[in-house]
Amino acid sequence: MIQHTDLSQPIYIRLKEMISNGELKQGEKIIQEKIAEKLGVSRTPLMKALLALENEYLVESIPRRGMFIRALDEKEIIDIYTCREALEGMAARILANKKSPLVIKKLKACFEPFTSQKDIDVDAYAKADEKFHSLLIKLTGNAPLDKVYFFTNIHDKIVGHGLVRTPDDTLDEHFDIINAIEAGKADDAEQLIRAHINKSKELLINQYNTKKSE
Amino acid sequence: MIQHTDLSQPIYIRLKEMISNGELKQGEKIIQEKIAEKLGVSRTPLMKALLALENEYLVESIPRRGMFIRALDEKEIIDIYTCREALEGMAARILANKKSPLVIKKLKACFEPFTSQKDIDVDAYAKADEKFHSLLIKLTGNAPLDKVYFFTNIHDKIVGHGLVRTPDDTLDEHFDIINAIEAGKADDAEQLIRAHINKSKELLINQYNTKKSE
DNA sequence: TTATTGTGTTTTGTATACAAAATGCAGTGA
DNA sequence: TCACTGCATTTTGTATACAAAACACAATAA
Repeated sequence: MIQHTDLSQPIYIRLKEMISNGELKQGEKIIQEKIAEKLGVSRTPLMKALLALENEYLVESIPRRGMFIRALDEKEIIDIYTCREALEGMAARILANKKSPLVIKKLKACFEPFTSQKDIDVDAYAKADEKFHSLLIKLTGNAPLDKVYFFTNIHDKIVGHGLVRTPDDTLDEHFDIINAIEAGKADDAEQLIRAHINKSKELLINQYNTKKSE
Repeated sequence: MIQHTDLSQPIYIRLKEMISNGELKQGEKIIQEKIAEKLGVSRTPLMKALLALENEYLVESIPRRGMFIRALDEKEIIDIYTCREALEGMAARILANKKSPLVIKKLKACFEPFTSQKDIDVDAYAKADEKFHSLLIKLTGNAPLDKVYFFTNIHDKIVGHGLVRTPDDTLDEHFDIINAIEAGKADDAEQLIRAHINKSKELLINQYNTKKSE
């Protein structure tokens, strides 16, 4: 039973699924042999997948004691937003200085389906939102930036609170950002996207505080 | 011959050495068995170390074809400076808002040995510089920021052009940054450190261009 | 009761074995 | 000459075996 390209990749994807849907719970110890058996593979490619997850901060390894599903607390989620603020701000600045019509076109394309709609499909908008933010990074052509951004992104995907704010709230902000980039206003573009992300962060902080004081 | 804690860690360190001192050349294919034999270990812990290096962008894996030492070109080095600009800028902002005397004390301590000196020991200064920049990140207490910064840092260490500019050129800039943080001027602190990193980046770009036109 | 030791079990870390893909190269045909 | 085919070799990806560390828990001593 060998099919050969790279077993660890589907395992990696499957493990992520298992983390996000709760099959593997936060803080849970991963008993390699059990998971390996469950997935019908050996420990070797499983280990490869686990190491990839460790490098994404989703799994924590304590030598000789085992690997554990990491528990992501609210502080960490908020800290990630701070990183995103810095990275996406820089990306917006780079793109504004680039003045590439193709870039503008691609960014606008994310949200054009929603401009004429009254009642916006929230799921579709969430996808567009994610696309927009990752596109912003990719279009800079700065590979290390993309690599680094990946880490901030992954947690959101796993934790899964895709949209912090409503489309009503954010659609105009998105276009303001794109317009600033199109106009080549680098400072404005950076400030706008940072404010945009910061607003969501503040909202999360509030949610966190009210939850605590309940 | 088993000593058990984690063999892959010393292997990982050794491999980094081999990359930075040229024992393993850029673009070279890593033949697992050969390296394993050379280091006196088996492929299993070697693979673990290689995967860690892959996640640090120092090694590239092409499935079924092998793992290769990545070649870092000048563009990538410059792009990393852009990332650092964003991340350290944000760190300076956070610290300025924190107003912690302990933070200021630690930052100042990096460069205090050099204030009274006439002829600065360049190696010692390079170490202090590195310490300062990574401390700046660590003191924010933002773990994801630290994680992400790690990637931007590593290449510099490997490529090894530790100091781009002379101590003469940068010592005052460092203190200006620290002073702005101490004064709680978040905008200033962010701007100053970004300008600081940007200057080095510009210098690198110039070096790159002159080299090309030779 | 609580601490502690000892023993059996589980689980990790490493080495090794083996199948399939990739590679290299000689031999053939154009 | 060059391109192609087929076979031997190398190298990867995966499974498995095994030693040592971690763990669980009962028996013992205080």
